[in-house]
Amino acid sequence: MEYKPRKIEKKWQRMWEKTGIFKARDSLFLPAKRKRGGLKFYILDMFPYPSAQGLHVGHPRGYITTDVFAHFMRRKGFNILHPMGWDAFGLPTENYAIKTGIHPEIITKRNIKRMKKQLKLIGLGYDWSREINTTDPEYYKWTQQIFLLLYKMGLAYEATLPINWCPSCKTGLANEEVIEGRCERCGTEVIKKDLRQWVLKITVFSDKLLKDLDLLDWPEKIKEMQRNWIGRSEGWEIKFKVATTDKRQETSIKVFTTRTDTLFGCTYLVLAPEHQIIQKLKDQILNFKSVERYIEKSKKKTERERISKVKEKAGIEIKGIKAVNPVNGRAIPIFVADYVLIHYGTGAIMAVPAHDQRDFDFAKKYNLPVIEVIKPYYVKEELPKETPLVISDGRFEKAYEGEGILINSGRFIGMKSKIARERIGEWLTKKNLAKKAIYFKLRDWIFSRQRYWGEPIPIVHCQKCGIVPLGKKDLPLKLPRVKKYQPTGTGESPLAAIKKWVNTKCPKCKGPAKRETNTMPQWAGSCWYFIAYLLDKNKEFAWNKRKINYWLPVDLYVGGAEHAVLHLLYARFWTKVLYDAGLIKFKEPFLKLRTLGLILAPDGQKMSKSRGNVILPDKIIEEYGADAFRLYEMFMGPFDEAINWNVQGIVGMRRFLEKVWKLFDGQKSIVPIKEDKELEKLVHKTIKKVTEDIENFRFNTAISALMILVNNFQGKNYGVWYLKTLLLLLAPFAPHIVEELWQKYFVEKPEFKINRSIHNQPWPKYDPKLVKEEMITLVIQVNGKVRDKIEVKADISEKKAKKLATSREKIKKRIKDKKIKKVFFVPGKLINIVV
RNA sequence: GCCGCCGUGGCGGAAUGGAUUACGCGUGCGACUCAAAAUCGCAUGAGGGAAACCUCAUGUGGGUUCAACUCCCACCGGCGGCACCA
Repeated sequence: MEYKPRKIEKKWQRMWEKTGIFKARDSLFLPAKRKRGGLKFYILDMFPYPSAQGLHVGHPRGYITTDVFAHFMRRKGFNILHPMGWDAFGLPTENYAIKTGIHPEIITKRNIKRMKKQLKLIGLGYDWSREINTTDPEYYKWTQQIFLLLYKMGLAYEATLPINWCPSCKTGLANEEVIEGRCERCGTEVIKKDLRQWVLKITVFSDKLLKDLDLLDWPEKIKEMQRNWIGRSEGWEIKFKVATTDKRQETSIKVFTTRTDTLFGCTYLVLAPEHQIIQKLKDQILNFKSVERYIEKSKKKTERERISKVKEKAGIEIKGIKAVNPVNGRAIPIFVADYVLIHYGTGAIMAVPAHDQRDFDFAKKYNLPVIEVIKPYYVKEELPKETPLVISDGRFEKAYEGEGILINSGRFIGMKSKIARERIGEWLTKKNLAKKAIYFKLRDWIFSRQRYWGEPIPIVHCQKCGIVPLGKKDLPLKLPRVKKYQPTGTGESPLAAIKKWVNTKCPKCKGPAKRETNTMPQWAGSCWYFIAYLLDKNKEFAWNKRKINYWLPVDLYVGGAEHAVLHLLYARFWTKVLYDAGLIKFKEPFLKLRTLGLILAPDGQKMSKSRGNVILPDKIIEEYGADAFRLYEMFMGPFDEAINWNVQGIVGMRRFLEKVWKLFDGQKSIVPIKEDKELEKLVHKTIKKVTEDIENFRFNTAISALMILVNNFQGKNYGVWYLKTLLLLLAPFAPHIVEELWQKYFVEKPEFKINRSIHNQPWPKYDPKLVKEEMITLVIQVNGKVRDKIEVKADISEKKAKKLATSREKIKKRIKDKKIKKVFFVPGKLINIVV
């Protein structure tokens, strides 16, 4: 019989769905049953956005990975939860709605249908009974409920802030969504805009988000990216008194620095344009007009402009006031410059041009003194007791930012910079001029978007009561129907135009009120969706608690690395909130994370519609079958590395499956003929290899081991057990063909039952004794070069090996009259004779 | 600029201190066939040699070691992330 993949694949996909073989067993969370049922394993994919283009061959790489792993763990006796859903709010759908006038809900439904069909084609064993969709009111009522929880916990607040605004998408963006000053979605230059916003206090969790990374089995790279994003830095806050013409008005400027050791080299201060002291002291500032003009100018710059002029540091001196350097009492000038950021540290810095490149560039431009206070260690010259003051006269070309020995620093001269850092800090602390401080780069999360297709924020603004949250019974607050989805561009969402919806009653005083018209960002629904798979939609959250705490946290999470600081950080944040609220028992959502490499088009570029290089899985599967497709995606290379799709590659997989098919074909039943010791050993070794490779995500080498096994079956007498084992090992990768062969040759009755499926057979075990080789090829080296090989017993002793080696003709020739200096023997591997 | 990762045949890759090139693709030759496809078998890093065999090859240069794709240093090239964060 011919191997016709599409025929058997359709058949088994239907059968598995009918019998529900891949459904997770919730009943096991009941303690009595848990004992019998084995341990749980929650394996999760980053759920896709249902786009109109559907899936290309790159998308399923992760889904196949989790599917292989889920199969493997199920066979090892774990109770598996492997669900799938749709992260469906977002701009592409909304933009399509604007173009066509079709409601986003309809577009979403259509896209989901299409993509679900594609996923099913691949034969992925999802528990579809738990499918979720973030745009379903029954789903987002929970998202809204969690928002209300955040509000009640004081973690959501309203603020009018200069935010990142994308003029093309006509919406505000989170800090994380701005890439090199451009919008993450459309690449338009982001500008600053003052807008009333909902903001989430993610910064409250800075420390926890940083520390708990240590608990996670995540790729070091992703952890490092989050660490950098959170950006903890330890230093000191130092008070600089301000000398003004008005002696009565005493004030000071606080700066944050990690380099207290360079304080003696501080020759001026720089304030961010937004620093409030400028307004406070405006009467004292002689050139306030020009200062104000500078501030206005820098406000109008786009992020992009600020970044593109990184090297050009410009500012303006504030005349009429001076700061006092606390270590030496020297009066120093104060500047305003937009290279100092208001939202980091104190919004003011002390400038040490000799030891900070940015300060150096600035000082050079404005001809400010450069005082050297750190000498690199390698300068071994004796330091005189009183170092003369060194003021730059253009001899410096670059700031020295490294560690060293202090000079020009009063009583700290000669001290190592690392130690001086602490000593100077402590000294000023005693004088009440400094204190230890920790700052984070992480900023609060701007949570509102001025668009239609997102979760409505369940808040009303009452003239009398102010901000009033909706009650649970008012949820879900559904999106109203609108005629036009166009963003207004005025900073209000299209919802603002729906008077009927906007005008409402205050839940508190029943007086007239207006609804919040901003919606939540794309990331809201995905912040908690791993919990959503466990919710019984008609029940309270608390009712689902046991289920949640049985299954969560997620044991293995697989997806793209592009979410390193967006989704993965936000989801961790919400988890910590829910934990603090006592609703869940885990502090981290994803214990183990593995990130995928992209599958690129054959031309090495990202697949995209605009490049016209998209390859669809549908066609590939139609031609070669889902099993060959799955095998190829796993075999292409290490799963975390980017790889080009190669049309030729899949041919080999199909050939391999044909070979497997032919091992069985034409036989009425599989009859053992003769046991083959060598083959039996190889089977055991293959079990070991495939098991270990799957455990370590080395799917490509697992498949190559199976190919080697099949190649060794060719033309040999094989026993029943060998063939059974082959199918059992191949099952996670090519689930359809193995089910077909299993049912046909190893199951008596034709009627299909779950427990007869190959996917419910225990994972094979190997005999450690048979994995060991009795005979090995001993490599004989002379001076580290291979000169001969001999077949010997694996446990051969050094003495014997040496005797044997030196008796070989080839070796004799090599060592002839030379003296043997030393012999290195690696048991079971090689012997190296050094002459 | 800073941080991280990666450079191995014609191609995807394997081997992370012990035989470089497993497995797959491609290519060549052979078998089967009237012929072709499919399939099966053999070969396939480069150079030299009639052959046994020899020499050289894991981005480049150096080092450690009996032994380096693997560890260390410098450089070159590519990819990803961050980017005025004091």
